[in-house]
Amino acid sequence: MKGATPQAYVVLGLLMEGAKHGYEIHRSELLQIWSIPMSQLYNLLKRLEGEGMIRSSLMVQENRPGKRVYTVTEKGRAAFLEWVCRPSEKIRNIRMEFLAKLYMIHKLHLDMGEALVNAQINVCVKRKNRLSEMKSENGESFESLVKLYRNTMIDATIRWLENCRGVLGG
Amino acid sequence: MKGATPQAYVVLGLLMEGAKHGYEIHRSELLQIWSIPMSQLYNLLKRLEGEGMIRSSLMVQENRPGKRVYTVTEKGRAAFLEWVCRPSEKIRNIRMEFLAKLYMIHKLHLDMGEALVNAQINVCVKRKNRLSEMKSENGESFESLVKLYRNTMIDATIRWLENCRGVLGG
DNA sequence: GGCCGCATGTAATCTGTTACATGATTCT
DNA sequence: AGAATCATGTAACAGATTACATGCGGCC
Repeated sequence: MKGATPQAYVVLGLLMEGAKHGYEIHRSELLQIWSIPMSQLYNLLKRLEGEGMIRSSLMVQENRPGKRVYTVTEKGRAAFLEWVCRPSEKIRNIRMEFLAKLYMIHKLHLDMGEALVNAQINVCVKRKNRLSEMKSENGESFESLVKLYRNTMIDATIRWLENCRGVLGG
Repeated sequence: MKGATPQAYVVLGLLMEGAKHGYEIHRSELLQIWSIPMSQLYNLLKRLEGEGMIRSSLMVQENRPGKRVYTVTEKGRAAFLEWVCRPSEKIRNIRMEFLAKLYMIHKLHLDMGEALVNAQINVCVKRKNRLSEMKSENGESFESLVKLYRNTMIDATIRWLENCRGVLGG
């Protein structure tokens, strides 16, 4: 569960709203957007159960096949909370990972939204400073394009994060 | 070879400069930046040979272990050229994929650089237009942050691409 | 009768990553 | 003598993706 994808944590977060079965989890907005096939979700659930993050129990229903209902364990809850308040170290992960964190914070009415945004801004500013410290080697046009790309993206990300702060904190 | 990672195509491109052995390929600037372990590269080379993209022959050396020298096949050359002139459909791939294409075009002194940049700008502008056509559902603050994120990133990307055009074409 | 929604899974494959294993030469 | 560079590979594992397989109930 060290470098796991956001999906795993989102599943844990969804289960923090209450017990759910696989099909129900799959209908969640985020997982729909990421268009994860059912079978992949069932694989993920099996893995999470193997890691002790969630527990399942079979609910027998009349006239229907049994549902396997999942609940999050203490370990899973801790892993989720640790994940959700930590900013992404890799800027390229912001798209999936950071947005997923914001989404979960929003959905579960948690109160670390502003702190997370600020922490993420810090990460980006540090990255930006490290970038500008690198000497430019101006002769190579390709090198300078790469550097310009990174700078452009980091600036845009920071601007967007500041906007987030406005929306969440205002 | 349909959805292959840029690494595979970069290897093909490097071999278009001339025959190389694994260790030599690994020292290439781009693969160093991506910090691909040797063993992974050897796995990749085996896969590419299995797909008929490259061919290898063993060169016996005195006093040293033999080198396995790779050459690109016609099929590999075609796959590379088809890849290198096509813009990335997914904006998030621009970082790795598009930059790799620019790098290879630069390194091999190919002449489709400007056309590629223009094609990529077209893709981005289309994406931007599709985004602004989506109705905003303004009530949800989270939804609007996601939309703002996409818009910010696309705008930044387009600005950077226009800069590329200036550098390459001017 | 056929399709859709509900509901669950197994199996295979691909790919990326890490760890392991080997061995010569050259530089300090 | 020990470290770095040259040089090659196999094996194992984790995770993502796809394909395959099943079955009921209700609607049109």
